[in-house]
This record gives sequence, structure tokens and C-alpha cells, in this order.
Amino acid sequence: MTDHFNVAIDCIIFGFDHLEEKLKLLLIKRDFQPGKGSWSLMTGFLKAEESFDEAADRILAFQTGLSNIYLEQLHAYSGKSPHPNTKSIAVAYYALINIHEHKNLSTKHSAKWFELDTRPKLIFDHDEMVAKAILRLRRRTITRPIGFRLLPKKFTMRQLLRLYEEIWGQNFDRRNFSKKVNTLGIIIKLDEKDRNSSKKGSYLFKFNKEKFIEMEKSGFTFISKKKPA
Amino acid sequence: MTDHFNVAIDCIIFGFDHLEEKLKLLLIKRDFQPGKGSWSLMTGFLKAEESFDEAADRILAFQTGLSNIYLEQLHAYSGKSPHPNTKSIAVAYYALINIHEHKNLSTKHSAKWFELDTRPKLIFDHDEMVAKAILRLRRRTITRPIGFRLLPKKFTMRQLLRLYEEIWGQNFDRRNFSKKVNTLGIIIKLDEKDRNSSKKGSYLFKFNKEKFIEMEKSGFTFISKKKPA
DNA sequence: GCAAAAGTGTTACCCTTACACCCATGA
DNA sequence: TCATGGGTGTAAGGGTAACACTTTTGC
Repeated sequence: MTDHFNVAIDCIIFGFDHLEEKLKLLLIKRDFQPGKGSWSLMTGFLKAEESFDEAADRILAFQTGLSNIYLEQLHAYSGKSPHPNTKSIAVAYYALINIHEHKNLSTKHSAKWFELDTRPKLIFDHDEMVAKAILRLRRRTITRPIGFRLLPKKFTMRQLLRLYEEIWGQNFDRRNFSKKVNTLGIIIKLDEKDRNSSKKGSYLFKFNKEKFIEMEKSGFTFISKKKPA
Repeated sequence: MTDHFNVAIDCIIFGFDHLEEKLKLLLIKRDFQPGKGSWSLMTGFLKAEESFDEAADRILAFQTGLSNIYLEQLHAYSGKSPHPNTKSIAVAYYALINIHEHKNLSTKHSAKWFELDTRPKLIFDHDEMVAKAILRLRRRTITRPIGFRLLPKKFTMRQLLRLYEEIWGQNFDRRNFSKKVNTLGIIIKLDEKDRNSSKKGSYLFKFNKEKFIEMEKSGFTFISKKKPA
């Protein structure tokens, strides 16, 4: 009676390289059909007994070896079928990871990190998915301190600032930024200093998870968008 | 090889009754299996040759007779299958319509408008979908003047205010509200007055579509959320 | 000493909020 | 005239944006 479809799960994997201070995207060069030789998102198919979330976890774990990663459903896409003769839909997920804490991934297939503005063209509607994921990521940084998923456990204020600048594609005032973040009470200054980036050395911070959980309930604004010039 | 699923499209249909000043939800009492006798969202199945958006349009048109309705994808749900023996997923859409401009719907099945706080329990995961749709609707009222889809072509400031109060479940200051809306330039005051709601009569407004399109590009804030008391 | 990054402080301005007051009109 | 809803104005407060200045330390 009703038509049946196979359900692809496509994963947009964002990573922040806090040394290069660049937001990156993990893509694979397909060594299988269809679209062999092209770049694409990590992908897999939904199994009958699992939920979307479970499938996204499984696919990400299988392809990168990572578990316990932040994953969020982005959108469901219909239309362009990866296999010409089967009816197919896709559900896109995006994931956030810290690059340097997970160096030994990128194993399966030919996976490679790309900076956003030099990424290759992707197959199917994957470019559309990435564009939507970036917008979602921006929105999330306002409502939630999602950026902490992308940073190492201990980080400097500069790294946090650069992360936000990368996500938004614009610069923020360094002084106002740290003031805002500090008044929110969502990060904790440690006694350690990082001396890699400056001669003076800058304090390391860690994320205040308890404070965040408390604030999340009432809803808050993390960083406001700069006014258009 | 890969498992196959049928794809349900579930429609959350919001309507604003500008006479009763109530936000309502259109639900159907199912006269078919599964879940016969229970209340549920309008639903249908995706066909092989159509997109999600097309399917949502088709299902809404078939069940209500309405076309050209604002529809937006909400979320994709896996798990609870309407038919026990088939693997099924659902993609939820929400629609916005003005109740009194479309009086002759509610025909197919036993459709009925419910106020949000007195709606019946729904089958499957439809309650979860409705909850998410309300949150989405709130967010949209901030970013976009989506509320105008729910009002008649000509409306009073009071009706617009009441609509926002219904969506947010809280009261706004009448004077600040109209000031804010006016400065945005997104509505146009007409020379007509409506005398139904008051003795003095209140001006009718219409939506300034051109201004909106212009503003949409740069991104704007329509109405800000009141601070939690 | 000098350069470079980090830390702290100050001010102006805009937007929101919380109000008060007047107007028009049917009963 | 009075009650009711409608229209307009003003002042205080909070938060952001735009700045300047000092500190630390390797070279």
C-alpha cells in the first residue's frame, strides 16, 4: 500500500582545532558507490530496531571510533536518492568534537579535516546540510554554551573567543567578550596558566557544568550577535 | 540489504481565533485503525515520487481542503510505529492558519479545534510533537513576523497582542508592545476602524510584506521575550 | 627597551521596562 | 457622566559597544 524508503543518516562533524584556531569539518572521500571518488559526509543507513539517535551514534562510532559525542538532529531531507533505483530519504545530524583530544580517528575510509571556507563540493544535498548546520550551530552558541564541546577541558579565553569568531565568521571585542562570559559565571578560572600563546601567559579556564545546568532551565543568552555594521 | 520504512507525515495545525482570542489546535478523532477512537494529528504517508514538503501540502489539502498554507518541517521521529508490524518513521510539520478565514474545513473525519490547555491526550508521540511545535512557534515569533499567518488580513493591535500572549502564555505591556511593533515598520495603519471590541473603535492594520522581506535578509528581532519575573 | 598578548576599567548610548495621562464613545 | 478600551508620552535601569590604559615577560 504505502511506499517504503531506506533511511540514510548523514553526519556533519564539526571540530575545533584550538591550536590553529580554526573550525573544521570532517569529510570522507568515498571509496564506494555511489559517488565513488567524491567527498561527502559520513553516512549510514537506519536499521529497523534502532532510533535515529542510536543510528547516528552507531555510524559515528563505526566510522571514527568515537563514542559519547554530542549529536543533534538537524533536518530530514527527501528527494535526492543516493541509489538511483531505490527510494531514499536522509536525516542529517551534526556532531561536535574537539580535534586534538581525538587524534586517532580519521581511520576508516579517507577522512580528512577541512576548514570551512576551503572545503570541497560535496555530493547529493550534503552542501545544503552543512549550510544549515552552520546556522544551527550559531543559534546554539547564543542559547547554550555548546562551544565547550569543541574545546579541550582546559582552555584559554582567547581560544573561546576564537571559537566564537570562527563560528560566526566575524570578530568580537576581546574585552567585552571576556567580561560577558565572566559575568555569566559559566566558566571557572584555574590557577594554571598557558604559556604557548603569549609571553605573559594566560589563565586556563574550565567549564562550569553545574552552573550551566541551572541556567539552562530558565533560558539565557550566552553571547549576543553583533549589530550589522 | 538495508531496512525499509514507511514514512508518516504528521501535521500540527495551529489556528488563531481572533474573535475568541485563543490559539487553537486542529485535531481529528480517528475513525480508522490503528488508534481508532483516539485523538491524533492529521497524518498521511509519504509517496515515492514526492518530497516531504509536497506530501505535507497534499495531506493538509486532502484533509482540510486548504492550499497555500504556511508549513514548516519540525522534526523527524523514529520509534513508535503506528502499525505494529511495519517499520515506520514520522516527519512532523506544523501549519499556521487563520480560523475564521477558513470556516469550511474540518470536514474529513471528525476534526475539531481545541484550545491548547484543554486539548485531549494524543496517540503515539503526537503530544511530544505538539510540545516541540509550540516552542518552535515561540522562537519564530521572535525572528519572523510569523504571527501574521494566523491573523486575518486586517487586524487590530489588540488582536496581534493577544496572539503573542497566547503563543507565549504570558502577558505583555499593551503600550510597549504597540510601540515596538510600530517602530519596526512592519505593519501599516489603515484608515478603517474596528468597532466590535470597543466604543472608541481601534485602527485596523495590515502586514507590510515588502518591509518584512527587506528586514528578513538582515535578520531582526520582532518581539523580545519578557524577563522571567 | 620593546613588542605582543593579557588583564582591568570607564563611558555613552540604545533598548527595554514600568509607569501616567488623555481621548472617544456608547450606555 | 461614567466606564471601557484605545492612543501617546516620559523616565529609570540594564546591557552592550566602543574605547584606553596597565601588566607581564621573552627577545
